Amino acid sequence: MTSSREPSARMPGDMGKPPFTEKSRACDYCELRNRGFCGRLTEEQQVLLAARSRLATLDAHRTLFRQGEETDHVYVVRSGLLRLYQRLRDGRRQVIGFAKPGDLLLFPLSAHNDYSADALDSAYLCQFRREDFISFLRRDPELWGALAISVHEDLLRARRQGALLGQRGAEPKVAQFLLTLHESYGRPNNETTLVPVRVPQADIADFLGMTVETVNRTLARFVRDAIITIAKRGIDFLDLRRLKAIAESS
Amino acid sequence: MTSSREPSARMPGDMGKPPFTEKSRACDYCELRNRGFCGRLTEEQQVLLAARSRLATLDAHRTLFRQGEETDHVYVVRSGLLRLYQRLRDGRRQVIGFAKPGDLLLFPLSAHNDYSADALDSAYLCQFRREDFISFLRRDPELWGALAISVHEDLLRARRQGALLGQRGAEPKVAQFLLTLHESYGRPNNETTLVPVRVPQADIADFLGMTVETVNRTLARFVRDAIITIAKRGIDFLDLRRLKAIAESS
DNA sequence: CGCACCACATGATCCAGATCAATTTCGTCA
DNA sequence: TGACGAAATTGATCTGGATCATGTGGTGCG
Repeated sequence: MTSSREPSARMPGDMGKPPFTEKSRACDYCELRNRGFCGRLTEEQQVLLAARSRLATLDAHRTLFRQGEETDHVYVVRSGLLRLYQRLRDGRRQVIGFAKPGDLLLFPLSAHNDYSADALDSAYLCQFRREDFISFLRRDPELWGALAISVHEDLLRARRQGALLGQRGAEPKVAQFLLTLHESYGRPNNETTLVPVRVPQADIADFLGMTVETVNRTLARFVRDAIITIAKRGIDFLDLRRLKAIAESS
Repeated sequence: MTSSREPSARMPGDMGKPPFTEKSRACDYCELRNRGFCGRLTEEQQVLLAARSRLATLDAHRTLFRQGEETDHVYVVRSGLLRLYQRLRDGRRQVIGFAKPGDLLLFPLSAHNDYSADALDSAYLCQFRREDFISFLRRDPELWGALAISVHEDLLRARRQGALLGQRGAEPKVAQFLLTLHESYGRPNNETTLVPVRVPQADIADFLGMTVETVNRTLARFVRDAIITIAKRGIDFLDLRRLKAIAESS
């Protein structure tokens, strides 16, 4: 399934192309050892988990799982960017966030997915059978902490997002979104200003609770003001200072 | 501390006035045994927890804890309604929610409170020292599950709230808020339509990301349309059907 | 008692963003 | 390469909620 057509090109957190195997102790090569969910585990725990993980590949635009389906697996994102969204009863689509490397997808104690996920660019993920994951938890109480903290972080993010949506202005919202996006791709040493993904404006709109038109116009304004550049393959951040200033402004 | 001036009158989930003691195995009398956080615990776990809990009383309008302070205790609400809020960098106040009986306040694995809480009406709470709580967790892995699920539920709520804030219309937002409030006080058998708390309109506004004026006008409209009545001591729900209909509407 | 303060209420005006309507890329596939 | 559908872009208008302003009722306190 999900044959890998797009080879390497767009792997953002390029990790040196290790020899991937189906069941790899891939943690050795994984840059995520120290970030996100996995970053909170001990060496042994990582090895333990890795033993039962499967490496999943997901081409751009493919769906990983759908809201409402039974949760038979949970995932940790290794590379790529995923779009997470819900369908609301009134038909609206609410993008609840974008998953970046290190993020844990789905809640292992829920029987059903409460959101859908698909890839914006092609992605690699570690896949765990839900029951396996739960038995890991039972075996090693320390893991519970990692899970709770992970969920709690999602909670904090969701609250931040809520505060953002409450705001009036379009510019602060879009600016904030861009900054978050930038952070997702920011690496410690690397002052890279280019984010190599193309997020559809419709997604941004559904994420920020505004219309495509407004998103578009706002982005256009940012471009005109030389704050960013939008190229075919990504966004170039020219003036982070100003972007931050805009994001702060009520 | 927090001498109890207002005696009983406004205890919503009136639980038959058991003989409260400082260190009570109050669970026996607590209607929450089967709801919220405590509801997910076994009998033994409840006893264990109760042994180290302290009953805290909080008068209306008093502050339980403040954002940024060190988290030395966590709480479970027994009765009353609390307002939870954050101060944002831009000065705005964001009400992140209202805690009702059964809700767990604060995250025991965080060293600092990430929000403030104070009582809308007078409240009773079970108080735990954070370190005690953590040692409970370590002792009994099952508790971890209860914690994770609790946090996850908060996450779901936060997401729902986010979706709500994204909406345009004022009426759906206010309607949704009223329904949530109603649920908080809904008891299984009881078709009570009166919610005996007075939530300041300013809080509703800061919760829904709108201005007091709009909240006021919207409420006024609901009253005019005989959907609710607002009395001195609470809100009377006259037409839940219509309220739900309004809440659904995009 | 009267004053100050605060939550609530209501009217008048303004404006940012939604909505409606075209047109122009762009990506994909035959 | 050409054609078709989706996404992006741009313009014109409309409108609901924000803003500004002012008034009222209640309540605590000197």
